[in-house]
Amino acid sequence: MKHEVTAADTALENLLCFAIYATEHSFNQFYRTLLGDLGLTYPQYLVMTLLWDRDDRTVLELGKALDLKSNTLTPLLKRLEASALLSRRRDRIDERQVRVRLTPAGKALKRKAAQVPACVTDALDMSPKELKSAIDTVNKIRKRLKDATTTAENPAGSV
Amino acid sequence: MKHEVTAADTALENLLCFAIYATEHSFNQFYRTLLGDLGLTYPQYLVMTLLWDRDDRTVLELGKALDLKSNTLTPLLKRLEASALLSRRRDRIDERQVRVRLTPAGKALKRKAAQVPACVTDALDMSPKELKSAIDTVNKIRKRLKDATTTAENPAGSV
DNA sequence: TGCGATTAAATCGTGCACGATTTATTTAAC
DNA sequence: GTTAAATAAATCGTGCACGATTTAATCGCA
Repeated sequence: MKHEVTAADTALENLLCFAIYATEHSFNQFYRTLLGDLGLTYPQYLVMTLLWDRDDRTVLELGKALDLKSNTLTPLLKRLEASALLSRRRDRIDERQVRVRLTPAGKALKRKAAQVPACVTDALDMSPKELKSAIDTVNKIRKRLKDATTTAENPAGSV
Repeated sequence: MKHEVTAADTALENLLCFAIYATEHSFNQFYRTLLGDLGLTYPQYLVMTLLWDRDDRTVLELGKALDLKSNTLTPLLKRLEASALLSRRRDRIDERQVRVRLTPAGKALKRKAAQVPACVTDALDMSPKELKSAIDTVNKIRKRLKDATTTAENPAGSV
């Protein structure tokens, strides 16, 4: 057998954090080949996915959906702008906000990317039920970590 | 309620990849506070965990356990060396290899880090059975992604 | 014994993440 | 209407990840 992906080392094999950490890298690797053809990185693909679903969003809106802030998003969006997939323009009414919109090329890329999700589900080889269950499990972990992180930083609770 | 951590956006909520991606960030955030006291980042903590379990490893061995290569590990190990937690020295017999060993300070840090796993399981609030099941689920996903990635890159299979 | 192939780290360049700070704009209170 | 507080992006510095390449040591084999 080639891939001893589980039980890599006894010191780590019981750590959920390591399983998530390493699986995130695996997803990244898996997407790298797929998305390379489209000229996208994985985080860029997530941004494009949001815009394909609903165009014309502010940086803040994208950040809410991705759990990222402008310090990460601004450079990433500038790269997508440099690739001519989207435009960034200050909102007419509220010039604090920058509105992000797909260009025709950005919209057109949706068709080329349409096959991507199927490649992933093929690779995962899980039933829709299994998939949903896995997503629920991981999201539950995420929620608990976020709650614990904020309470640890602010023991008084919501203020 | 404060944390709408699931269902952040309809375009992403069905993506397992996003759940993993976002949860990895949550773990990182959770560990940031905990490990900040120890002067460690999260990947550094993983390296230290390996060495606490078994000292004196080569860069390649650490890389196998973490699924990382020297391009990532060398700078990280240099920073740990700069923190005086470990030493890096060429192997006497095979000078291609660099052996990584804990310093007394590195070994001593194990005691201070002993409380970390309990903080995590507290936050997760899962039974040992649930935890194991979650780890198995995530590792299964990891294995399938890795297999799919290598076969995609090398359709002929093992050569 | 010599020399090409292999192996182990290191180096280089790019792109995230993220804490902290800065800049610019809007709002809200007076 | 002025100005202090709040808000949205951008900027800055540090530390991963990782493909690609380079450097150096060892191995294999005629």
